[in-house]
Amino acid sequence: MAIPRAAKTQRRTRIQEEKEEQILEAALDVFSVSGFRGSTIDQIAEVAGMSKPNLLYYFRTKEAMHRALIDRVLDTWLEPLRAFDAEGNPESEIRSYIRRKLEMARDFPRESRLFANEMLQGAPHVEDELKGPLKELVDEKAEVIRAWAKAGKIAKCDPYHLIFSIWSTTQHYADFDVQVRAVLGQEHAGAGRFEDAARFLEQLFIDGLKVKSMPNAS
Amino acid sequence: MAIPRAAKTQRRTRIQEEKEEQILEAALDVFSVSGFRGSTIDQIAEVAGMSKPNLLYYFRTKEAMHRALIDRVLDTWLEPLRAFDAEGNPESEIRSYIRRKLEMARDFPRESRLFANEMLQGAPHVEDELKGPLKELVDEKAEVIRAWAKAGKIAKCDPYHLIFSIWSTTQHYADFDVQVRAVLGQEHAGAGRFEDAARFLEQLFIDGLKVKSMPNAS
DNA sequence: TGTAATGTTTACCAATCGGTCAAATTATCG
DNA sequence: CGATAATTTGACCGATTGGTAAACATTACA
Repeated sequence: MAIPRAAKTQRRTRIQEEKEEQILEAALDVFSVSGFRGSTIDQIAEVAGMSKPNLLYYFRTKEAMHRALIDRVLDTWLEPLRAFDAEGNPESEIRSYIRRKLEMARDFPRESRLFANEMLQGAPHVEDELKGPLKELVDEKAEVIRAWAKAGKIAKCDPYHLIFSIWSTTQHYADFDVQVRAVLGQEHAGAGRFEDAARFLEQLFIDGLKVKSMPNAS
Repeated sequence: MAIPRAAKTQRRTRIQEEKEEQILEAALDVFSVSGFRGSTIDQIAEVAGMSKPNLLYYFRTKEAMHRALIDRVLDTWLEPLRAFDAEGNPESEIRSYIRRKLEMARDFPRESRLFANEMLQGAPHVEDELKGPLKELVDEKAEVIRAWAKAGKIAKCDPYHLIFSIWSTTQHYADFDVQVRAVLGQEHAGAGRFEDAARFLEQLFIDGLKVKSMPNAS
């Protein structure tokens, strides 16, 4: 009489924690490449090194697997934005936010692709999180940026689109990694491409957001 | 005795052109959302309003459908970059490139998502195009940008990462449309978001690439 | 150690998958 | 018209899909 998860004792076994971890790790591998619809439980089972019914013992459905994965990864993914500090210096805050996001693109590309896949498919599984917690967090940070602009610390700009542009430019190096590698070619596609990207993006955003004392008409 | 496409007469029938068009249109709908693996011929058939065997009469396999779609869309997709003119004024060239790419994100989001899906999955069907024609085109335009920087017309910067950042920021509004809408909320997610994005991105890239007569150490 | 709860697997199911086939229907053109 | 080629479809195929049932194996713990 096996009760899938959180059995009678309410406490999670050591085995449960290990195996669920193992499964989610494999699920991340698969979902991040093929998206929800394109992934199969068999694929995940093979990567995880366990049988399909065994996966379904820990997660009742493919959706439950995906759901658990999203939940677990979402927090980590938003951490850099949470670290965005209103008290800090705007330039260094933006600089370190870019750097942190780039590091995540480098160190956690699967997580990035997982969300990218979800977005492309219209976010059928995370729409609530987007409109709720995410929007609130972004609203809060956008207000910080707006205050900086008002105080003349950075150029006046739409804070939301600033955030979008930092997201997109940094995540690009995870989501479009193949394209980046292909275009850069073997010579420049080495590990150094993240350094180069960091240098370029910091320059672009820092200089692009400098207050212009002498506005020149186009 | 039906020979699928380009029958005995070698000439394509009116019906052939119409139906192939109709199929690829439906295929774009489906592939752009679910990716290659996640899409089914039945889905495409339903959207196209024809029977599955009829689709397979015009395209022998699901891959052939996807292949034809990619081929047809790739040219259109790279047109803005081709229009990038070495003779023109750097500022206005970059400005109009951004604008054109944003218009494409607005008017052809499915095409954008089709490629995004392909990239996320490791570009199993277009790797050759990336390393061949795409790389050559980017190399050429990167040389233009490098020359501009050398001539002091724009700030010194890595031309490849500049192109990447324009790609990512503009395509973001197609690929991550759900997220953008969710974060902006109902009030600001209207049609105007493309105008706002254009304003922000032009400011960011133009100001961010202005030559700095007085370099200030960090 | 015994035994009940937990964990794992083999065999299987109905539904869906990509794709085929042959028959039926429609368009083309002398 | 008649006939030939082009188009369309219903029925079907083997493989794969998400998921289940139940037997089997292992662990935890009194």
